[in-house]
Order: sequence, then C-alpha cells, then structure tokens
Amino acid sequence: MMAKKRSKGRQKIEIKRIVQEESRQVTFSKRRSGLFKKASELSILCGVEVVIIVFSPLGKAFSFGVPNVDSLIDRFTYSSSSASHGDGHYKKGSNKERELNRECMDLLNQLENEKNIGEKKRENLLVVARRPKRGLEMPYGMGLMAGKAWERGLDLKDGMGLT
Amino acid sequence: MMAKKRSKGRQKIEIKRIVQEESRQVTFSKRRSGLFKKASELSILCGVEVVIIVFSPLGKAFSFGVPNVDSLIDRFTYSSSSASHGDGHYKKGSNKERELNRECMDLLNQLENEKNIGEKKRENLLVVARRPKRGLEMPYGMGLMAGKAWERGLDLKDGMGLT
DNA sequence: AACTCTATAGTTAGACC
DNA sequence: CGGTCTAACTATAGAGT
Repeated sequence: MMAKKRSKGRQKIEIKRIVQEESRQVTFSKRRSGLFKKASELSILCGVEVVIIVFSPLGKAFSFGVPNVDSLIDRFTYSSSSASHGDGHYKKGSNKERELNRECMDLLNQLENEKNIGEKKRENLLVVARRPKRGLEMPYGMGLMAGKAWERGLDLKDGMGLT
Repeated sequence: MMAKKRSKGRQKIEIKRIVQEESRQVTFSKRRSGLFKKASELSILCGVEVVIIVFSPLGKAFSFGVPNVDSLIDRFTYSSSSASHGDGHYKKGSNKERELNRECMDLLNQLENEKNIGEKKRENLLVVARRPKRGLEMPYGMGLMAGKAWERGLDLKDGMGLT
C-alpha cells in the first residue's frame, strides 16, 4: 500500500533570482506574506514601529506598516533629510492622540492574542497600509493589493541597498 | 557521559510584548536581523525592490533597502500623492484625531469578529493606527544591524538581476 | 551587547485545488 | 491568484561565553 507521497516537502533553494515566472510569482506572494508577518511580530514583541514597502516588477506597491505606513514614512523622510520641519506638524501630537494611539496598540495586541487563541496559530496577521489620499487608496489585506496609481515603470538601478 | 544538554532548544512564545527589557532587546536585535535577511532574500529571489524602516522605542531608525532606501521612499511618496496633490498633503495633523478614532473603531470591530468567529478565517485585517511622535534625527542606513547574517551569500551588491 | 550552541518552533518549496 | 498539505529547511528562544 504505500500511498504515493504527495510532496517531497520543502526543498532547498539557492538565493538567486527565480527564473521561472510562475514560481517566482508564487514565491513572491508567499514570502511577502511571511515577511509582513515577521514584521508584525517584531512590532508586537518589541513594541517598535515598522514599515515595509515592496515594489513588484509590475509596479505594484505592497506596503505594511505599524501603526501605519504614512506617518512612519513622513517621520523618516523628515528626520533623515534635515531638521527642517518648517510647519512643525511633528509637534508631538496631543494627549488625546497619544491616548488613541495607545489604545490602538493595545487593540492590536488583543487581536493578536485572539487569533492565536482562536485555534491553531496558523494565521498570518494583521495589518495594513493605506494611503489617505483622495481617490487613491492602497488597501492591503495580507496579500491582496490593488494598485493603479501606484504603477510606475520599475526601473531598478544597480547598486546595493544596505546603505 | 551524558553531557548535560546545553539547551532546550527554541521555546514557543506568545506574540505579545516582551516585558523583560533585556530579552526584548535581544529579541529585537535577532528578529530585526532576521527580518532584513528575509527582505533581502525576497528581493533577490523575486527581483523586487524592498524597503524596511524600523523605529525603536528609543527613536533609532534602522533601515534596509534594495536597491536603496531613499529612492524607494521617494517613489512611494511621490506616486501616492502625485495624482491629486490638491490640498497639499493630508498630513496636517488636524484631523488625525478623527482618523485615529475611526481606526480604533475598525480595530474594535475586527477584534469583535475575531472573537465571534473564534476560528480560522482569513484575516485580512485592515488596520491602521496612527502614532504621531516626535521626529528624531537619526541617520538611516543599516544602523546597528548585525552584519553576520549578510555574510551568507546574500550579496546585494550585484547579481541581483533586478531588471 | 554580540556571538555560539542546540533543539525545536515556524516557514515554505513543490504539487495540487 | 489564494488556500491546502507534507516534509524539510530555516529562524530563533534560552542559556552560556
């Protein structure tokens, strides 16, 4: 009897561009999810803020951010490019804001717990990304993403990124 | 004989904030490296561009980017606001509170759902929370990234085939 | 605090729906 | 595409250096 094995399990692969288009796409999808999940865990476990943006070759932008993408991008941009926040919109926010933020973080944690408890921990998790721009939205739902205004020819430059 | 076991191996942990300061720091360091490594692999395997920024509670920014952080941030920012830049950036902070509030509501709803469902379901949560905080001037770049992980065939310099 | 050591938790390649 | 399954590969918690 010996039912034929359905799978040989995970195979070792070399870390180099996957040539086969289809499997590259599959891998992209799987690993992107995995990456975002890891980011989520990092943010929860260590109480840090994280933002990830992935531009697919097709020009789609997939993003993930805790607490959210934009504010982190903004902060990064401003802080790294000089101290000229002219308008001072980084003035530490109101107390009310802080409270709300605290609450959101707590909620995120609760959600995480719920999920884990829910049953087997299988899940991928939370998050999102969204661009509060009129008419432009980039909802992200752990894998899906509809982008159009995000499209832009991808012209990659050479060079590394580990600045 | 019977050498005493040196370790019980990896233990299961809950995904929730690590209270113990020291271990939280250790975990932060380890997982940050792991996250960056995963991002690197994703970019190489799939030929995509990736940028990650992590803000530690202390305000330090750790970033990773292929091919580099800046151009991707710019592109993201640019593309997302280029279509309708009418009001000159939404990030004016005045209605942040409103947004935060709505987002918290969303979170609450999601939590509610999770509880009711109490089982696996797809979780494409859409979460967004804001956390305006004082911007800090920190140099970006790999920051204190532990370099070891990058020494294993993860050469981002070339051979990325990003075309 | 980074690095090493291990056993094990967790991710995922490949095949199929 | 996204989900499912299996088996293997890989990341890491915890402890020691």
